[in-house]
Amino acid sequence: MRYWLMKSEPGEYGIDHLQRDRQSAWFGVRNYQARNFMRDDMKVGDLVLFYHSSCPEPGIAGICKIAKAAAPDVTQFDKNDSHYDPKSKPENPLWVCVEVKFVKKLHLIPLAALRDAPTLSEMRILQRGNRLSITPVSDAEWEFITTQLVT
DNA sequence: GCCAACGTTGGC
DNA sequence: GCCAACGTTGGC
Repeated sequence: MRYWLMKSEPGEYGIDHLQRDRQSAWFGVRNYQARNFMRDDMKVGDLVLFYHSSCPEPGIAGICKIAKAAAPDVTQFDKNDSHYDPKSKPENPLWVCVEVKFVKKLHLIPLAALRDAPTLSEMRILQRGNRLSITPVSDAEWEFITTQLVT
């Protein structure tokens, strides 16, 4: 079992939406590295830190788990969807998405709190210029965050 | 709104 | 294959 961090803008789809829906497809990833993590490495049951980005209070807002393995992302074929990709053909889909299931909401762990923890200094999300929306989280990072930073 | 950093595109 | 130009991300 592996651990992950997935970013979403709460104005678009935040932890409250997932709590309401219980389970949701992770639509809209259009980055090859992030896609490959979903397609090649994510397994049902993997646990995920749900991160809020591009918002007044960026940080870890909750925990979810992978509920369904990667499958073609239907939004890539929908001309009316903002994630439409004319390069992708139904017979050879370019983009996939997993489904995630709500586990719990956390008191927000602010980005600043992550930065303050020496244990997390190597964490991908904290590296300069990192923009990847899906990143692996090490066992040690997960352990520290879920035992030391939750309140 | 600014801007640093990164990914993608496309001409050569 | 190189690399400049462009678009996007995301914290501040």
